[in-house]
Amino acid sequence: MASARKREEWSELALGVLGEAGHRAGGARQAVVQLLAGEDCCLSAQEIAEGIRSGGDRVGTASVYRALDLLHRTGLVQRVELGDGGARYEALVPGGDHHHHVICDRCGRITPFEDPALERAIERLAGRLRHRVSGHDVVVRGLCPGCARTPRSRS
Amino acid sequence: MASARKREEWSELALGVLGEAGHRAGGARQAVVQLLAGEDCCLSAQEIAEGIRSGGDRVGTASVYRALDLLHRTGLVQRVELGDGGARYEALVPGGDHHHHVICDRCGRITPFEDPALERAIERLAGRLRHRVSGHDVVVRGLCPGCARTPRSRS
DNA sequence: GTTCCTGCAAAATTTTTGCATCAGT
DNA sequence: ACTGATGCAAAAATTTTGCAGGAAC
Repeated sequence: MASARKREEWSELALGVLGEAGHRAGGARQAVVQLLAGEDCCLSAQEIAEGIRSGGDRVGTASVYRALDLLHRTGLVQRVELGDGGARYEALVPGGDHHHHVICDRCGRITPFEDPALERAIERLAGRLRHRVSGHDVVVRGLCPGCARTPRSRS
Repeated sequence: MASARKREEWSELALGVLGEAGHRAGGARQAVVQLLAGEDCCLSAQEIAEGIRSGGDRVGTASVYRALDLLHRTGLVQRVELGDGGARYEALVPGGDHHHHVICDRCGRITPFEDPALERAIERLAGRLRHRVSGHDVVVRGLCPGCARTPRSRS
């Protein structure tokens, strides 16, 4: 798992990077950064907004999207789409784990995983492509252990 | 590239599979299957609907989504999300090429690629995961050759 | 004090649902 | 004929845009 320490550092890093880029640390941005720093897997924009509001702060949905967009463009946040029609976001911790996701076909639960061999394969692939590769995403689908144990047909 | 012959066969296969599963071959379904059979890379629901309409047939957007959903649940169509907030669909030809996509960071153009080594890595990974893996998607991002040649900053 | 950020509301997208009608078997 | 599929319209869900007021520097 990603260490709590590294995630805390990421919080400061993120605010620092934004500051140097000339962006102010307003309430919404700080709240989004702080909330993402406390999670170790991806959240939807909805969940992020609700998470902030449940902490007592009020935040506009638009501000959450704007903050996420900025963080994403700055390379501080990873945007992930897992096939449910919505995007998810997670902190991109430098030197932290680079992981991908398995999503359960039945219950939709998301589980992160790391795989160095897979990363190497993608790296080699990147050298072969004519694109100047900047990133990648892998999504694996399948029944999670719990759902596989009870293979009742989908209702 | 996927041969035109195989894609034509896929068209018949798809209708056959649906028929055996007790689904009728109505106008919308046939049109969606026929259109997908003629493409060798993914299309958005929007593009599919417009493609059918430009052929003279009238089709409801909802019917296109319903047809795509059915084809996807039946395993005849692959659903792909490339990070632009919308889903794309493409024929899943048995014995045909199994490919993934590179999407250009600047112009958004989608290019398919195949990589056996990557597939092997994912296969091995699947054996290591506790999930009963049913599928996977890989999306690579980066500047396409054309955009890399003219690296003006994003406006 | 200036400029950027924020919250709210409205708009734009994309996808789903309801329903009366029509078509496939 | 019976049943399921279709088109249209309305609704739902997600993301973006406009704008006046407020906060950061």
